[in-house]
Amino acid sequence: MAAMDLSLQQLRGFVAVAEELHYGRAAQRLNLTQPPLTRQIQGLERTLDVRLFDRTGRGVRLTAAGGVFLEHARRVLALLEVAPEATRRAADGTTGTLRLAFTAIGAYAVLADFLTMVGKRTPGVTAELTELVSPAQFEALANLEIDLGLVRPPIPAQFESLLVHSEDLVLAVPASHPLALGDGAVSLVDVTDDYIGYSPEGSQYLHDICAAMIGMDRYAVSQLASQVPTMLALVRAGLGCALIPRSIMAMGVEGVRYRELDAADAHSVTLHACWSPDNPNPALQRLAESLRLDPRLTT
Amino acid sequence: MAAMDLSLQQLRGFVAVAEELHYGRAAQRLNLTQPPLTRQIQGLERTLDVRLFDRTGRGVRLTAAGGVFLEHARRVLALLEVAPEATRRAADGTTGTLRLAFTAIGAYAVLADFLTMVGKRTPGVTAELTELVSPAQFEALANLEIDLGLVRPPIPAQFESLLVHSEDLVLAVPASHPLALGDGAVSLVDVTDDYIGYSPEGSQYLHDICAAMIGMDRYAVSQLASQVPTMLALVRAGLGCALIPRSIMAMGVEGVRYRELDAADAHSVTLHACWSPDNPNPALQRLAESLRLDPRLTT
DNA sequence: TGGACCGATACCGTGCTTGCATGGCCGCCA
DNA sequence: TGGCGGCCATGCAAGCACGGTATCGGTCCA
Repeated sequence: MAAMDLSLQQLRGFVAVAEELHYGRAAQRLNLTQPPLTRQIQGLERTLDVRLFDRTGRGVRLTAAGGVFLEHARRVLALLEVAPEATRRAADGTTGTLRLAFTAIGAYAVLADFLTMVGKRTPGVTAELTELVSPAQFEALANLEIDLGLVRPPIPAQFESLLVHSEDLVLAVPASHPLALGDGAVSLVDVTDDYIGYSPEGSQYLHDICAAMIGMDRYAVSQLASQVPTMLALVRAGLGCALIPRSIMAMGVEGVRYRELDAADAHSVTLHACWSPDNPNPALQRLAESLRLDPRLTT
Repeated sequence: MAAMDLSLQQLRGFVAVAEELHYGRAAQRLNLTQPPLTRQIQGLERTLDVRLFDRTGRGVRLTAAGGVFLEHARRVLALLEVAPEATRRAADGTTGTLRLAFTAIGAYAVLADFLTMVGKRTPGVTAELTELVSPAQFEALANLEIDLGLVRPPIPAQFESLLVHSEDLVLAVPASHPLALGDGAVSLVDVTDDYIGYSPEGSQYLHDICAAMIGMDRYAVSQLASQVPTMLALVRAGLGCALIPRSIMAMGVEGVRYRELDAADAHSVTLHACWSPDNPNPALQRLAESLRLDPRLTT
């Protein structure tokens, strides 16, 4: 009994006939002759086992079922209509999704501004955010699990990258600490207490820099943390001082004071946007292209 | 160059390959061999001018555009999937729309109950309501502009109908009227005032009945209205009495009292559901079939 | 480096769909 | 009321698109 299924030709034919209520005109509209149209509708009616038109000798009239099927057919054709354009836009990166990772510390400094910049350069692209430490980001970038990372150096040579932010470190001290009072720059040699250190796994870059600044002997003795809020909580509890990226100062924490470091001790830390040139995501390619042409991050 | 457009075969092929990420398995799933699938995808890519898969030698991988197109293809196929069933349901009246008309007066008495009854007999069918006087309903029924009417007699022979409601008339009098006080039955001969009459156009049936009950001489002299609320407002204003279907008593109006009529004067008025047997609306046919089998309106 | 796997291509056969011509039915009009 | 025109349905032959078989070419793995 012909369990044949619907074809788009049938749908288009049906919609044309339903709108014209006249096989001849509908056929003309479809650049067709009338007999094929008749057979298309017949096939449709046989497949659906439903009469779609009342043949009244004088033209045709939609049945109630025909009206329902008309709505469905129109929706199918409308969806089919927009699919190619949507696909092309996804292919050239006009629309799409950017899977973006950031370090816990990086988020505080630049994530919001970076997202704004991405939104301006590639409108229509949405971002999916994940927090990952830098080494995990490099692995995820290589596996195409993310498209873009906000990472600390060093950056493996296989990736393309752009300096996003550079800032120096400041000293966070407990409010009860002698150094909490002054407001000029302090030298690291004035700090006699322990330090709250960065975890060498979670924040290798900051760990290494701080270790170099202070010396491993004193740096290693205290708590290790990688989340900045955790570190500030430990500072506040009086367990020691900490070296913190300047941007974190925006985060006021009761019981914690910040001091500038002497120019001799200051050391800047950087954050980089980083991506794989091999990544096939068109949205990323479009953003990368834009960044190559104009690497400025403002505006 | 082939500005060829999409085919459902291509869509199904694409979805299968996108889900299996393997031409051979996808072909197997579609009861096909692999070469046609290759050509379908190639045709798709040519039509869209977009690469949908990355061929990596070892299997294939969806591109970002391919992922977008996959969603569209799935939606199209899903819509197409449900269309036949929805159409069949519309054809047998399981779903559909019933265009229902009612008289202004009929609405107060029985419309809600009637709709409840329709909802029980033909669940899935929705009602579209219009208010029309009975003659207009007959015309609309004949023109297939409505499917079902709630009308007053007489009903033209071409229609099928069912008694929906029968009730007698009661007398509405102004609160200031002498008759407003007692609570037994009154006789029409006790009414010495004018009557608020029904419009012979808007409410021909009630007009005729009342005219017969009272006599044209006294009935014709007063205000004519067809909307019951209007009539009650006129009664309340002391312009006269009115004969009102009993069900309207449920509508309490300040300043209006109701009195029973003597059995000798009581006259019942009826309301009928009415439809055209030729109406092709399957929802109506299903309801009519149900009413023929069991004309009781309760439950 | 040879074998296995996988997608692409070449070629051929078949079956669907189209167009042309015509039939059948209904409504209109003289 | 009979002829005519409009409209949908049908018969038939031709074209073409799609599927299957066989084979190629490239990649990965042992």
